[in-house]
Amino acid sequence: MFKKVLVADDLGSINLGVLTIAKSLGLQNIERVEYCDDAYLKIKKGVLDGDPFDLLITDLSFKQDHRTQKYPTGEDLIKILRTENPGLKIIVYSIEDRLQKVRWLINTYKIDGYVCKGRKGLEELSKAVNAVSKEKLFLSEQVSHALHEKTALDIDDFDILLLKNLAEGKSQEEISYDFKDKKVSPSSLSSIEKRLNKLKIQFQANNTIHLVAITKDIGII
Amino acid sequence: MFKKVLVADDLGSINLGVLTIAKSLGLQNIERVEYCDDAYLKIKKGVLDGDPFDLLITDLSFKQDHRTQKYPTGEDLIKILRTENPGLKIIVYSIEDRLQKVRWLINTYKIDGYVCKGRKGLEELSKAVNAVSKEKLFLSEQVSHALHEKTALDIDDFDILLLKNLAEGKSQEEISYDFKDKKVSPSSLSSIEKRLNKLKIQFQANNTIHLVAITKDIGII
DNA sequence: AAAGTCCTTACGGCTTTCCGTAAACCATAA
DNA sequence: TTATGGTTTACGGAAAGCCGTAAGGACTTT
Repeated sequence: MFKKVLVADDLGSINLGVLTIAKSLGLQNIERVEYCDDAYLKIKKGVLDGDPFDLLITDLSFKQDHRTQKYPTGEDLIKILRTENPGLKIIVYSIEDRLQKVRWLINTYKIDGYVCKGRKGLEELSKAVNAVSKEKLFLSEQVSHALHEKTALDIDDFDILLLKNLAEGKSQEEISYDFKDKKVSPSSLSSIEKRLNKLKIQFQANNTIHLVAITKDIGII
Repeated sequence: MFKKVLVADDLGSINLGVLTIAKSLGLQNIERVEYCDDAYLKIKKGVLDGDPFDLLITDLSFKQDHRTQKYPTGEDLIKILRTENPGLKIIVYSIEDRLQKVRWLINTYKIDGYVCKGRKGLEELSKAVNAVSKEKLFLSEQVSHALHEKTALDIDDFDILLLKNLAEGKSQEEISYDFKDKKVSPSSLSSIEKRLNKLKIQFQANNTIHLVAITKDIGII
């Protein structure tokens, strides 16, 4: 079982529940933070002290407040930790239950577990900790088929950038100019049209409005 | 102070925190439910028994599961309660912090308090209960200016229907046919264009994609 | 009844997007 | 070097959307 666990969640009461369940699992050394930046610092400090954390349980969304953060979201935190601390186990504990998002996190960051907050959330979190301690991937019931679906989801950073620009109200021509300016490739109007077409097929969108609405819904932009 | 309080929230651990804070306020008679339908039934039963609840603290979003619900969201619950139990005080306790949404709830359903879940959520909830017991409206810090903003938000059901149709991928022409079919007025392509134009000005959107993205962001569709 | 206002509808010209075809470019392998 | 396959770019016609103008209808005011 894990020797040192960090819980990152900005909602006090949730945090409380997670700590309770963690203790009932026999985990002794548990710390909690309410900001991702604090989580990052604690984890770094653990490594420097020769007493590293071996499990992180984190939410995805953190409220913004007066404190400006280097890692405003759980995803930002996971991203940096995965490159700097590949050994650390990570369980995401979030309200988010969209398959695309879960699939994205697993494929991109190789997270070790994903538990949906909900009526059975704490139970499942308990199972997740057990599974992950045995090197097994754990997924909540409702997102368990995230990996089984055939949808490959081969969209890249360019696609996301493109979609975000559209959602901001730019025309395809403006985006083309912008991309040329910022040395983003491809940048021609034609390529942008082509890429949009691919995305529309992939997401079964009738038109560009629909496409942006869908991708906003599943949370990739 | 309140004699009988009902807390509706589907996340066990949140619920726990709310109960704790409620007890510390000296509230004795507190019940909790995880479904809006249960909340509705409990409130009805209280009235029938001659021992009605006088405060409801509820979340807005509830996870859907196998149980099919008549009132799937907190807003549905509030809507029905406001017509049937106008005396009941209602405090919304939600993660949602978009001003438009808060303003909508206050203007439409005359809720008595709105507290944002967050790092200071429980503290604010405590203040809210106190304020509401003195017949005062309470709003969390971060949404406190929801009512002061000049933005009048004069959008109606037609606008929302239109935006939803667009987000579903229909062309303006399709929507026009559809509206004629469903006897929605106005239904001409020209009127639809005009209304869209009005909305684009109102929300300062560059084009229709932008408009749909914005209105999705602020949660009105 | 006439005038005025607001809402709905119609229409035409213009821009943007859509979509298919084809050429240019580029890396790799024969 | 010459093929080859993939990606990027260019172009042109069709469709959809944008925007100003104006006509028609319903309703109120005088």
